[in-house]
Amino acid sequence: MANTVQPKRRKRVDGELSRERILDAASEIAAERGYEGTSIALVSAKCDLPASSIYWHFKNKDDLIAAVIERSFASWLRAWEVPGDGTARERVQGLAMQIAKALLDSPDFIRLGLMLALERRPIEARARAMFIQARTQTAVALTETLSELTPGLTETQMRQLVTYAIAGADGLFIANEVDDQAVDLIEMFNMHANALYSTAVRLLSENAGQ
Amino acid sequence: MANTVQPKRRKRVDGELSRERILDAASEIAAERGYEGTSIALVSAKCDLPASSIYWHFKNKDDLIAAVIERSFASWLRAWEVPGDGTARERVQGLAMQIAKALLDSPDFIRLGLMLALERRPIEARARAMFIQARTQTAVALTETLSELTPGLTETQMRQLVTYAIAGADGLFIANEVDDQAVDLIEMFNMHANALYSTAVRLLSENAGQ
Amino acid sequence: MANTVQPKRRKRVDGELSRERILDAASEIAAERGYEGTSIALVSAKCDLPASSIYWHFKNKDDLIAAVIERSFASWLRAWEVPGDGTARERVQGLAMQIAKALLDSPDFIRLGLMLALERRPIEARARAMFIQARTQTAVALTETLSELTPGLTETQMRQLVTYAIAGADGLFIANEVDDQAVDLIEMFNMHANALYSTAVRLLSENAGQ
Amino acid sequence: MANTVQPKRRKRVDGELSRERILDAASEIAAERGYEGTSIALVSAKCDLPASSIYWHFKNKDDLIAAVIERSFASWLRAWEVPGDGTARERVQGLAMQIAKALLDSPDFIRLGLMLALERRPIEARARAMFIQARTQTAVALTETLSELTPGLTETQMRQLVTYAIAGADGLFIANEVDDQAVDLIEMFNMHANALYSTAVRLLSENAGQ
DNA sequence: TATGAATGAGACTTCATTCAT
DNA sequence: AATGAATGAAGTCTCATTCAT
Repeated sequence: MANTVQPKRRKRVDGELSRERILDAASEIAAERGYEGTSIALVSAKCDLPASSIYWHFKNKDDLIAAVIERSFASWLRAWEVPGDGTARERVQGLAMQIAKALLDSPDFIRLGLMLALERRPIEARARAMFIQARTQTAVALTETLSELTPGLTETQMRQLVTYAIAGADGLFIANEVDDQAVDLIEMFNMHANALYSTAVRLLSENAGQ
Repeated sequence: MANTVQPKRRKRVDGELSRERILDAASEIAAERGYEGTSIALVSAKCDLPASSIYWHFKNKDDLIAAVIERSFASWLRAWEVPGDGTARERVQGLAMQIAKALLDSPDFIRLGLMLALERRPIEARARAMFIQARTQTAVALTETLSELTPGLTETQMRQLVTYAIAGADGLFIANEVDDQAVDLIEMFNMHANALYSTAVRLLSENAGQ
Repeated sequence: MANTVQPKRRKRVDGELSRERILDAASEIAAERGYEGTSIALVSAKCDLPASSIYWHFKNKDDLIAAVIERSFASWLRAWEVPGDGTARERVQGLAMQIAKALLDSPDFIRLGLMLALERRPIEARARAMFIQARTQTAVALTETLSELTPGLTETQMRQLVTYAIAGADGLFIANEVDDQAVDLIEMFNMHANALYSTAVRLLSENAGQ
Repeated sequence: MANTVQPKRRKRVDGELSRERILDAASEIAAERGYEGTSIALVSAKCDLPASSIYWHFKNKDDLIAAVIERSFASWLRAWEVPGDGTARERVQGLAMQIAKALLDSPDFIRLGLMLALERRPIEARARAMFIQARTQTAVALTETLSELTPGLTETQMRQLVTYAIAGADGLFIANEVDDQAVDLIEMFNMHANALYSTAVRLLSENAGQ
């Protein structure tokens, strides 16, 4: 009669599980409605735990949203990696493709993050700080990759190129959000990759000219 | 006809003035905190008029925010116009410069608009619709201008180019918002203009190649 | 058909009336249960106005309790006045009688005030400050009166005498609260008056002896 | 018998220690914020034990506060004892000194107790009852002592004198709480002792006069 | 052309307490 | 001898909005 079911330690394990359920619910709502639009009552209803239980797992709403950002940033970082072969232009295009797909796969991170970035309420939310930190990390990773693909740029030029690369991605993401029928995101990211490559080439030629 | 006192128009004028004060306050707050973060009480405190007076001038909160968008869009449209001379590349650069400066001068329109665009709350707000309409108008104007500057593109290519142009502008605006010290917006818009021009040239050469 | 009923401007007048109703309810509850025990819901139920209406009249709970203190202090001050004739001892006794009766008539001020005075929560409540200020005013008034009745005391002695006078009153009030059947407050205040007078005489004789 | 390890008593000892830590934390908080202001969460944070552990040691919040009163009353009683020699006036003064010092040494008992005594919430708390019982015990002890020091008073006079003695002590304690810089508690208790003695003498002479 | 007063709903958060482990 | 997790009730306060004047 070997009892294979082991309901022991359920509560202990359920703690982590509950936390995850709360984060799932909060992610979904926050991506839809932003910081202020995400009410604890809404999250509570969606994850089917009383509001007071949410406060067992998170200090307050800010803490909760920050945890949402943290978790979704991790999964976003996992989603893209540098392609290893082909010409420089092809590899830049390949990278852009990765990012485009990551954006389409898990848009919550960017959507919520951009909303937080745009908000400027007097008391800086921890959640906002967390997004900006995540974005800085992205910029560092991108700098490394582009440095390898298009060597010879000055530090300033590199920084500008990375800023422009990220800006284009953000902007295209928004364009897709505003009217997802009119925009072929993959196609547009391809155009962005080409533009980036052309820009790099132009900058290099300027360096040579001087 | 020397009667300088005009008590008849007095009330009307005061009314307009109050309306303007409300819009000023609402603009500032909405640009800082988004739709949900803009409470009537906050607006009331900032413009020093009772909340009930706001409801005399505007049907409800949605109507107020929509009016904010409407007014700031008008001033934004007024701020840029196509430069008339020079080479095509120079004129694209000139246009980019206009837009960059308009963004720096009255950033509220874009900031609030982007926030609204990113939000996806179930019931579409009139304010969001108004921003998207304003943006469509911008796209139309941009299409006209770019058609003139880089003729020969197919309609699809043109639409893509305009989408990319706007996306870049949005993205650079956000980059500037996130860290306004690290980004020289004018410089970056110049880079964007060059990238746009290069893209147009590439597309044209592809057309010729086919 | 001269209509003598004038329901006009009712709402405007009701504002003051509502404020008074709220203060009445809050006074009663706060005197019974102290600062923390006075919940807005309780006050709301007792004055039959929704909680949100209380916030129209008072900024927050602290503001409300402070207003309670303020109002009850005013009525308390009105309740006692210095008796004008008789020997010094008789006049001190007469004054004590006034205060004893004032305490019995409107005990809320003292009860709530003492509770606030005893509390030492980190963030000082405005209500507590208000009580302490009221009490200082009482001390000043008492100093004037006693100076006239028992002249010749040094400033330090006077201050001590006043402190002792108030302390005795506070203590007797508490004794009456703890067990109002065992204590005849009037009788006890008479004893207090005699003790005060004896103390003054003793101090004066010490002064003379030096 | 050289076994120095005693794991059997270990749990018991730890338990007592936890209980003590909880009581320490609760005492401090309750003396600062009163009954309602003392939340289990606050106590839990201060003693660094989970809230559920507090409920292992105490039935509920009321039980906890009652235990606080009980413990602090014991230490308070331990702190004063009747001086054995000198004139009656000197011995009364000596006793007053003891009490003044006990008040300064462990003020928590009185502060919390007075707060409870002043509160009149509908459902009598066990904690309040415990304080009143403690206070009755003090009155009995004081009656014994004063009977010995000033014999010849009627029972009623004695009860009044004891009531007045305690009232003065309470009042002076409060004066010291409200503004501890302006009040020299030792000096004031000396004044109180003299006043008590004078009162006793006056009462005795009245008895003789009748 | 306003506005003082009010209000029900809902915001975030803490409360005292329980229970399975 | 504890404790992680949960929970319904209640806490203070703000919300958008209405209405009589």
